[in-house]
Amino acid sequence: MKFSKKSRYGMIALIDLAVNSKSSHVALNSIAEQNGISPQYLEQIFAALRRAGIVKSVKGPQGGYLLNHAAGEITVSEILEALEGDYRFESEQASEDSKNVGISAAIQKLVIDRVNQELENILMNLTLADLEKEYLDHEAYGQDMYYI
Amino acid sequence: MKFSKKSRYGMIALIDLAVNSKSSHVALNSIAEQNGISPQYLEQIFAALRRAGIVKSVKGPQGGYLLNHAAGEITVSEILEALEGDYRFESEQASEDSKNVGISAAIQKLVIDRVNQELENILMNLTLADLEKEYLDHEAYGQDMYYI
DNA sequence: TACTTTTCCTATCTATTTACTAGGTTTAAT
DNA sequence: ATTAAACCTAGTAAATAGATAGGAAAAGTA
Repeated sequence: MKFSKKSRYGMIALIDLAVNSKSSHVALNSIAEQNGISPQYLEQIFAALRRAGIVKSVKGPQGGYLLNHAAGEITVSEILEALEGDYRFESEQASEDSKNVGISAAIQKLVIDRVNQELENILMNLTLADLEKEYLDHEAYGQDMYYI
Repeated sequence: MKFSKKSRYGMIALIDLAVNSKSSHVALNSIAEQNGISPQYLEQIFAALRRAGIVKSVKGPQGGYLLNHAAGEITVSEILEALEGDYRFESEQASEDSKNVGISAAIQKLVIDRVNQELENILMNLTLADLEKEYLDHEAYGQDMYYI
């Protein structure tokens, strides 16, 4: 099981944006370069994020991307939904057989619905601001402080 | 996001086994037929379940499969691990760049680790017996009782 | 022993999805 | 006019999932 690279790159790029687009826009190429992502692939990712209203863009020289809302308003759930379509586990139709229908319903209720509910619970309550803070705290510790 | 068909078929087949292998073994073909699964594909699934010690088999005429432990001892976590390899979300190595390392670590800690912990929590505490009971309760209601 | 029914094993095929590449068009700052 | 950026669409290569094929081995029954 895994998050697609698309989702992972998207999260990385957005944390980067959260940190760096406070004052001005950030060019896609610089995000791609700093994080080791193919610029053309990242373009597609930003297209999806823009369509979902998560980032906005400014064209032309000195243009670039910035967050469309405050980082605290952007949930990881939204981000994954924009990039994965839907991150929840799919319900699947049982075949016509009646035994199968009952078994599938049991799996749906006890496994899939429960997992999806917890996934939502985690991901809807986690924002870019939380990720940004975690990143900045860690950076400060690792780079600016000495171990006493 | 989805559970693979392999996992889904595996869970279906094992619930079926839990219900029907109380007294004697059940032939793979009958499970396949009753649940609309390709017998040859289901064979591969049972091979993995057998290697994981979840089912045991009896060869020859009147042979078949049965659960290797009581249904209450078999967790959904075990089943998915046998079929998916590992159902947890993968950690992924960041590239060498130091910014990326920090961002990746934040994602790992706040998203992936949290999700994995909840997944485990749900799936390790859910047994085949729970699924069997949910199925049987539902069947009894739907088929044997009248709505008053 | 012969026959049959089952599991067991391994190789192959096909469709889908993922990750990425290519090659342009449009917008707007200088 | 030039240039630096976003924007758009199509294509492609590799991996994975899902399934198929064809038998070999085991064990019960006649």
